[in-house]
Amino acid sequence: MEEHAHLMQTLGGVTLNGLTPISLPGIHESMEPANKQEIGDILHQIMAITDQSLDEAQAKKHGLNCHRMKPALFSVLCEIKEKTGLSLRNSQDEEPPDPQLMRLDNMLLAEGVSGPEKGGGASAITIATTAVGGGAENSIEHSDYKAKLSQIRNIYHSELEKYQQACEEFTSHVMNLLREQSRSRPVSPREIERMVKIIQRKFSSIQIQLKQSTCEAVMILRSRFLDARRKRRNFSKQATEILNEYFYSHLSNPYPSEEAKEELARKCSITVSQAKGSTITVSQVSNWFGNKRIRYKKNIGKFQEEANLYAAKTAVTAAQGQHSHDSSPSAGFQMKDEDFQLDVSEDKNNLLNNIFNVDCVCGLCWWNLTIRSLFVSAGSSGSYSLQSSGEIFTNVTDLNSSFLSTQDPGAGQTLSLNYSDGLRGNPLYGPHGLNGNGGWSDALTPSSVTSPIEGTSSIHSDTSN
DNA sequence: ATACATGATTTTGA
DNA sequence: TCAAAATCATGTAT
Repeated sequence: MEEHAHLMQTLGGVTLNGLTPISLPGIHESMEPANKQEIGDILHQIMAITDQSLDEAQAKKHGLNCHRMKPALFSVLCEIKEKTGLSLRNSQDEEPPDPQLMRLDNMLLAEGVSGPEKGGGASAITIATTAVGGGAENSIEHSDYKAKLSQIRNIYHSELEKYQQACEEFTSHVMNLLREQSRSRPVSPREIERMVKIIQRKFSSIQIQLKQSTCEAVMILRSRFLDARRKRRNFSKQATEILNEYFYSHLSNPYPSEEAKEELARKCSITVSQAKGSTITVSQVSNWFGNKRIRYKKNIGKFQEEANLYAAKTAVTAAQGQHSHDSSPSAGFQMKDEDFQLDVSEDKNNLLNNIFNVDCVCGLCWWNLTIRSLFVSAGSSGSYSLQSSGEIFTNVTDLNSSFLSTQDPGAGQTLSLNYSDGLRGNPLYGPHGLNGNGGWSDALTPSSVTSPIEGTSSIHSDTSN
């Protein structure tokens, strides 16, 4: 109590009126040495509080808090603090939002990780679907992707919640602490506010890290699931066999129609290992044929063995189904340059056989035909091309208009020539329909192949004799 | 580790 | 717009 009284006395001795602003540099100069000494005493006593017992300290604290000059003193001290700039070192008030954070936010929003929960990240799925060029064919991958993305989303949200909770807790703790301390030391509300900002800035770096990791995870997921090159898997042996069978049995015109592609895709996906959840799509069939054509053409020699193998296969199958002629339309093809549409019909066999001087075509005659075709290929033009037979087709039209139908009435010159079943499945136009210019044989290169796939296989085709 | 095979994508040309 | 050609990137066999 004595000390308290003394303190009060000395405080009074400083002659603070609480209203007079005190300029910091001048404060000491304008004071007499005695006053300086008193302030020194006060500060010393304040510092000594911690050395005293708790009860004593509390009592003194209470005394100080209740002092009528205390608010004035604290306001002055706060002002001094402000002016010293010590508390300003970390305050860049009204700073713009972190561009990095904004970028991450946008990205997460776009990926459907952040943003509204609705539909479990439906926006991301939409993006994923469109990114892939979407289709039901990728649904398996998509559902997997969806699951993984929602996993990331969940983790992100739970971490974000934890982060926010921790941030809030810590902020309120610090605020309480500072408020509490503001009773015993000069802490202005503004300073508290500033401190909160500092805390939030510190926490935001954690938030950036969290968002960054999430973005990385999404990117990895994306690249794993949506980058087709990454997910490349070789087709199953059976699928390759089916495709090869078709290829070599249509060597003269290895351009399956859309229907044929669908059929092949369907066939292949049956045999392809379904454990992997992989199905072969029409576009994959197209890719396969594109690759096959180019690679075959580039190195026929290399593929000769394979070609023989499939030719033999074809022959065997053909021999088996020799008498079961399929009446369904078969692989005709449209010819790019002349726009000739060739369809298959047994009836036209003889006609075409006459045209091409081919009277016996069967699977077992493959070698014979290969030699023959080579012979034909070695002709004057060095390439086998139906282009040079333009008048033949004209003649054909004249000869038998009954089975030559105009495929495209609008085009006028488009003819539909029913093409011998017997010509399919053999490399008459090969090796193989390839012309000397490196084209598959221009005449046989379709702009679009309109023929439907033949029944069970094209293999019966060699049974025309 | 390497070369080769192969499915997918991109570029090019008609 | 389509197919060829070139290229990429991964799978596989050695």
